[in-house]
Amino acid sequence: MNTRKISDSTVRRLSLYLSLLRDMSASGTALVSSVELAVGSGTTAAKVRKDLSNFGSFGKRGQGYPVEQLRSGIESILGVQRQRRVALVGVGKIGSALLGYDDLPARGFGISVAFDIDPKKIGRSVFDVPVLSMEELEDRLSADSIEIVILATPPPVARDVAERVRSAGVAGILSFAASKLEPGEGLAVRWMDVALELEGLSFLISSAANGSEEM
Amino acid sequence: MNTRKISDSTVRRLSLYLSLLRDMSASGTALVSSVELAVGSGTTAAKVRKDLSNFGSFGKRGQGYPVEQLRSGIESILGVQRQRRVALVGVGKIGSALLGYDDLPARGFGISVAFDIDPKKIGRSVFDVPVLSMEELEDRLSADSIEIVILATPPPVARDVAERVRSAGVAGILSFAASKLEPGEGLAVRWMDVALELEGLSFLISSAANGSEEM
DNA sequence: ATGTTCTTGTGAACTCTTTCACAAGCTACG
DNA sequence: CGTAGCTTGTGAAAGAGTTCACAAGAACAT
Repeated sequence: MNTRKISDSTVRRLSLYLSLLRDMSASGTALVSSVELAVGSGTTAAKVRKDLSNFGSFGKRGQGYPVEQLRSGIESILGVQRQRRVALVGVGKIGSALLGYDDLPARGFGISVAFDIDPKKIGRSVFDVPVLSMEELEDRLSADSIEIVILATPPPVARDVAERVRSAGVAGILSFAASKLEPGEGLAVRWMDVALELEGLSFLISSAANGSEEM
Repeated sequence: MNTRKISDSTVRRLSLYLSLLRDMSASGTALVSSVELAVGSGTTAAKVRKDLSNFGSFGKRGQGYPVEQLRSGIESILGVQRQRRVALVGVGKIGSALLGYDDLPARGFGISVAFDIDPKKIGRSVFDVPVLSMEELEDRLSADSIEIVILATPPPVARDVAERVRSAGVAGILSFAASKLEPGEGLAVRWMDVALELEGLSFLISSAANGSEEM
C-alpha cells in the first residue's frame, strides 16, 4: 500500500538504529527518544522521525519509542526477523575472515556453505563451514535456497560467478570485487571496497590540508 | 580558490573512475569519453562530466578525456599520487586478512605497522608487517608519521583507540567497528560494516518480494 | 478536570544532487 | 576553407533528501 520509494540513506540509518536498539534491548531500556537515537547513530532527530514515519507510527507522543516494539518493527522492515540464507564464493583471505566473523550470525546472516576453486580447500571446513567445489555451485545454492551470496573472488572471476549465481535464483549479492556486474532483473547488488574508502579518507585529508589554511 | 564543497557521492565516483582509468592506462587506451566512464562505473555521462568539472577541465571537446592525464589528475585530487602511510589496530580475523590483501598496497595504501593487545601476536610479523603492543601505539604512529589508521578491534575498544590515535596526530580512521566515534576537529572517519550492507540487501529483497507483485 | 511538559508525526521550506539540453570547441575530410 | 560529426563543459530545470517548525497527542501533577 504505502509504496513510497525508500532511499538508500534511510535504509542505512535503519541499520544503525537497529544496532542501537538491540543494545538498549539487552540493557533493559524501555523507551527511547528520536534525539537519543540520533545522537547514538550520528544523525539528527528529524531524520530519525522522518525515516521511521515512512513505515508507520512507532512512537508515543510525549514519551518516545518503545524499544522492543521499534526493534522488532525495524527487524521486519529490513527483513531480518529470521536468519537469511547466505553463501560465500571465494575462500581467500577476506572470505576466510568472514567465515569466522561472529558478528554475521549474530545479526542474522550466518554463512552456511562456501565455494572455492582451489582443490586444497575443497572438501575441508573453515570455521565449521564446508567448502565445496565450483561445480556444485548452482545445485547447492538452489537446494539450500540461498538468498544472498557474498562474492570474495578475484575481480576477473566475479562477473561470471555473478551470472551463475543469478541464474540459480539468488536475490542479492554483496561483492568485494570492484568489477561492475549489473544488478538488473530481480538481483540486488552492493559493493564493499576497502581501498575506495581509504581513497575517500585520503581526499578528505588532502582537502583539510589545502582547503582550510588557518588565518 | 575553487573551494566548493564536494559531495561524498562525487568522491566515491572519482574512485570508480580512477580504477577504470588505471585499467585503461594498462591496456594502452589513450582517450576515453564520459559515456565510457559512465558505463564502466555504473553511472551516467552527465554525472561524470559534472563530477570532473568540479576540479577543472580535463577533457578535449569532440574527443574525450586523455586517459593518462585524467588518471593522474584524479590521483592528485584524491591525494594518492604517493603512498599514504597506514597502520592497523587489531590483528584479528579481519585485521589479518587486510594485512595480506594485495589490493591495498597496489592502490596506494600499504600497511606498514600493526598493533594488538594479544601477547601471542606481539613481536611477530603477519604478512611481513610487524605487530607491536598497544603501549607503543602513540610513539610509533608519530615516529612513522602515520596518516590513516584502520581500526579492526572489537567495538568496546574502538572508541578509546580512536581517541589515542587522534591525539597522536592521525588524520583519518577507517573503522570496522560499529561504535560511534565522533569525527570532529581534523579527524576524518569512515565506517565499513558487512552486516549493515547485508541488511541493506535484505531490505531490497523483502521489498522486491512484497512491493512488485506481478499483475 | 485543567494545565504543564514533553515528544512524535508531518506539511512546507530549503538545500543539495541529478538530469536536461545546448553552445562551444576540436578533428577530419571533402 | 567550410561543413559535418562528436564530445565536453555548464547554466537552468527537475528531483531528492534534509531541516524547520508546529499542531496533535500522551502522561502526570495539581
